[in-house]
This record gives sequence, structure tokens and C-alpha cells, in this order.
Amino acid sequence: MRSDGGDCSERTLAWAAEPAASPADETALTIAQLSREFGVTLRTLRFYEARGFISPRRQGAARRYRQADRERLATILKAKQLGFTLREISDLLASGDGATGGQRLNLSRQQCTEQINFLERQKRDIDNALAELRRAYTGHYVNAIEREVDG
Amino acid sequence: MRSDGGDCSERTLAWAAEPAASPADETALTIAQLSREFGVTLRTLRFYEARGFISPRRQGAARRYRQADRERLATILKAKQLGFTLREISDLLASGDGATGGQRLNLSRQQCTEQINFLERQKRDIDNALAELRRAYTGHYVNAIEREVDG
DNA sequence: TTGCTCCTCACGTCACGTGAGGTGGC
DNA sequence: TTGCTCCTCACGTCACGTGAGGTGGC
Repeated sequence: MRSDGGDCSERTLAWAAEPAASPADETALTIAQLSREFGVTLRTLRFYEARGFISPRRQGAARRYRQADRERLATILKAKQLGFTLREISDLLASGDGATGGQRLNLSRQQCTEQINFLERQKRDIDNALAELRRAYTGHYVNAIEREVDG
Repeated sequence: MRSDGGDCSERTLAWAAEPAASPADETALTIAQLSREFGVTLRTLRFYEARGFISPRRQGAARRYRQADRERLATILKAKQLGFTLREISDLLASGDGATGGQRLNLSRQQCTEQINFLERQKRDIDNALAELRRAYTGHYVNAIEREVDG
């Protein structure tokens, strides 16, 4: 499932939030603030940290999220929307490290087409299910049965 | 998530295999034969049994699947294709029991529309992802970077 | 002192995958 | 005796959900 790792033309997808002029540590967010901003649970943020995706500073025991953490989270959530698993996202972030700073998702052409094919297959499955459900609804398969409503 | 349980017009979806003229016990299938016929793993069949979906006869320790088991399995797999969870399928089979013999899936109009809405939401998410991936592929977001290919 | 937010275990969920270790009949 | 098919535990996977029980600062 891993790509051959030696392809050249990489696509860098710049979905991360804007640089925002190097904020001071005081603008760092609490876990509750970040979760509200991105619409995820506290558990999700802690889980991503355990997986090594985000590494917020600590103020005592409490987590403090800075701009770089927000950008990473934005990238991760965007990749999830594109249908990638966390394992794949981990690889995509790792492959972008160094050259791009790890805030961007590096998709090769091959990875793009593979994901497109994967999603199109899913879409076909859904379309088939929808067609069948609509036939069921409009009575194509209907064979009305009586409930024991009366005596 | 459970429906109110009191709606009347039920749709009976008849996807189950044909009756096949009451086969003798000798035509009962082994687990390997049934798994091949439906393209599922042995583990899946044992798992469905543990969940109470199928109850094959036993010949010693070995499972023997009869016609009724095949019909049940066909119904379960069809419901899965329609995007229902095993918990939902369990309810759908139970609600059909007695009146229909449990081989058919009983979908109310409301269950149909709810599932249709659910799948359409999924489809929209996939369409959005596909659009973004195609933009990425065609270079809309491209910001080509160099790999350290040369010296 | 109460209430809020934060924390760390740690087990649960969903639908199976994947061995481990053992049995039965050709 | 070997090989095949079958069996029953039982832990692993994926992406978190959901308490339990405890701490810190206003």
C-alpha cells in the first residue's frame, strides 16, 4: 500500500491557515478553544497527540496550542475530508517534512489518482444503494404487510 | 435512533434467494462453500452467528448451512450494501419476524427516507473531496517542490 | 466551599482480521 | 503419516467515545 517512495512531481496542497504574523505565547489556545474552533472533541485532540500528529506546549499539565499546531490540525482534518486514513496522513505529513516544514500535505500524482479512484468506487456503491432504496420507497419491491394493529 | 415503532406502511424487500423446493439436509453447505458463494470470510460467518444473525445446524462441531441460512445471509449482505449497520439490520430482521418469517427486510417509509438522506450526505462529502483532489491533480493548488534528487 | 476546566488511565465500540493451538475424516 | 478442513479462544485494528477519579485556579 505504500507508494514506491521515489516519484518526483509532488503536489503541495496549501490549506493551512494563514501565517498570522508570529503570535506571542499568550495567544496560545487551550484545548477547549481549539476544539471549538475546529469542531472536534477534546478526545480527538488528545488522540492525535498520542499518535504523534500534534505536540502542544505544556503549561503545567495543561496543553497550549500555538499557531503551528493549528496549521497542523487544519492539514490533518483536510486530509481526513479527502478520505485518507490517519496512517496515510502520517505518511503524507512525514514525506513533506523538511522541504515544506510539515504543515502541508504532499500528494504525488499517483496518490491523487489512487484516492480519486478509491472515492469513485465508494460513490458508485452509494449510488447503487440509493437507486435500490428509491425503488423500495416508490413501491417497486413493495409487498405491503399488515401489522397486528387491529384485533 | 430507534424508530417510534408504531408506523404502519412497511415495505418488504424481497431480495432473498428463491425457495428452491425444500432441499434435503444433504444439500446443506459447509462454511467454506457458503463463504465462497457469497464472497465473505469464514470469520464473517462465525461472527454473524455469534451476533445471532444465523444459526446453522451442527454436524459434530462443524457448521451446516441450509437454505434458510442462505436466504438470511443474502438479506443481511443486501442490507449492508444499503449502508445499514449490523445493529440496524438486527432491528430490521426482528421487526419482520413472525409476519414474514425473518427472511425479508422490513423498511418503513421513514427508514427509507432516513437512509436515503444519510447516503446523500455521504455522497456530497465524497463529491467535495473528489473536486478538491481533481483541483490538486490538475495543479490548481500546486506549488511544485524539488526533491533532493540531484547533488 | 462550589464550579469550571483541565488531566490521566483504561475499558468500550464497530465489524471483523489474524494468528495460536487443537481435532476429525479421507 | 500427511494434508485438508474444520473448530474455539483471544488479542489486534481503526478512530475515537465514554466514564472514573483526581487536580488547579478563580
